Amino acid sequence: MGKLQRIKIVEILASDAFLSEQINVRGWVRTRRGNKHISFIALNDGSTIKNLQIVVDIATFGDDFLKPITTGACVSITGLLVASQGQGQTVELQALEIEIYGTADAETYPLQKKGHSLEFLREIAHLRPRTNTFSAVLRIRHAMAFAIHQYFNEKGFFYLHTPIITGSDAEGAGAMFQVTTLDLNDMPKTPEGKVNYDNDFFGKPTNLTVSGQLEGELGALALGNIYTFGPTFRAENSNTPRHLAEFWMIEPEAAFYDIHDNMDLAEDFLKSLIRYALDHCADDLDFLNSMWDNELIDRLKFVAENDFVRLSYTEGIDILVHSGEKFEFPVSWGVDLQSEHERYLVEKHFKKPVILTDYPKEIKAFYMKQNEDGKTVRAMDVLFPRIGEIIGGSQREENYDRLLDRINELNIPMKDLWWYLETRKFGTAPHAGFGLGFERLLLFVTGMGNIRDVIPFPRTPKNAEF
RNA sequence: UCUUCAGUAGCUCAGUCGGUUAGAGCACCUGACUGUUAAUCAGGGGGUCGUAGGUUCAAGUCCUACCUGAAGAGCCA
Repeated sequence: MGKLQRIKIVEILASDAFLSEQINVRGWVRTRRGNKHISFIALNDGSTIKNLQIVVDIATFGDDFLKPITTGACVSITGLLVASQGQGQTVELQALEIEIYGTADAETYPLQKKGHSLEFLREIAHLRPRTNTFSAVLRIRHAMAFAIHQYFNEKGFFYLHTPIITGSDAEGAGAMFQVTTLDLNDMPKTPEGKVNYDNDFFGKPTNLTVSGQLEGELGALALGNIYTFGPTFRAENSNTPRHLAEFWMIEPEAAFYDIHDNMDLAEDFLKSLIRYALDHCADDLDFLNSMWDNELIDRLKFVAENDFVRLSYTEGIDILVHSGEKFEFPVSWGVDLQSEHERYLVEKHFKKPVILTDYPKEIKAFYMKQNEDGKTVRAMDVLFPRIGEIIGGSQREENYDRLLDRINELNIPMKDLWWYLETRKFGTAPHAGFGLGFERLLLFVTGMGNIRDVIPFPRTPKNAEF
């Protein structure tokens, strides 16, 4: 005994292969209860939301030995797997040998058997993965990351690693975190009194990336189809349940795709991921559905099974103008859509995901392909219920002259973008792509209400404790 | 960053019109119970009322500033 290989609880519950066998399990105690003769331990090892019930005969082990086995303690237990005599579980482990790896003093261990508020759990982010909710979210997060790689791999998209430290801020996607090795208390200055970056690590100002898209386009114009999946940083002072300063983004980019191919890809991609979650994370989704959001699974199935609505910005404005709805921000052609407008279209008018296309060029980025009308660009935003914009993308402007004109119109510093422009100078091609915020996807798939609860270590203004 | 709400025991909260010793449930500790399911039952300990000022005979309660958290907005993914 004691030399048995550890079996994960998810495997034990998956079949009856271990019934009547002597096995070893290791994990963390959720609760221990019972009377002076018998003790029941609910053990969780993180492999599944489900616990394994351990039955302990107190006479065999002694009260003093069992006393430190409290909520949060880590134990290794060897025993005999038998059909359960009690209700609530099919099998249970009759303990023959118990080793305590680590105790968790009941007076100071912050996690209790009872539920905690998500706000409190954020303050103990180092321990919250041990709760049912966060272990479920983190398993789903893993499954979605895996499904994303699998989806693109099967479609022939290559995983391209774009840089995390960049020398350009040309995309203008938001405020950036500067990266420097200069001494902030003694910055070298030029004769004009500005910071002299000549002796900084890269010899020029650098920042953490806000998007891998521009580099992704370089990859697509060589490999055909690529995607990125990596960390992204925004130094915006955003305090909302939908924003993080550090988040993960997926950005596919495909040569020879127009905006319609791009929409097809985005819709199929999202539906595939949701279907993957329904097929592979059923236990965790059931838990989240019952604990936090009892419409979650219905909503996921609905999105996976129904077509997204596709309409132009102009048509969307028309619907909003004639809606009879009183909006805080008035609607007219040319204005950027506010949250309330997007929510009206998605949640009230269509009641399903919406893809809006062909926005006015003034409210979209410089690289988007201009339409023949001279007013709009081939942009596409995928709007989801509850979370708003989950995907933003476009067909890119592949014409060198038109792209350069737009860059000059917007006064974007050219010197940072010479390499990007050369893709249009040499062997340019029509292409398109989009960006998906990974945590926004997880908000939708898990039903969690706050983006800080779908990433293990959230980075938000004034918060980088863990 | 703006607006609103909140901060009282380890957690979740109550605390009336400003008035005697600040309460409850859960958690924790002690005890009871021969199969429990967030076990149950009985008892016990536990408080700088976010911080700093101010008003008042008297402040958890009213005022000011600040800190922290949340929701909505902006920005966006």
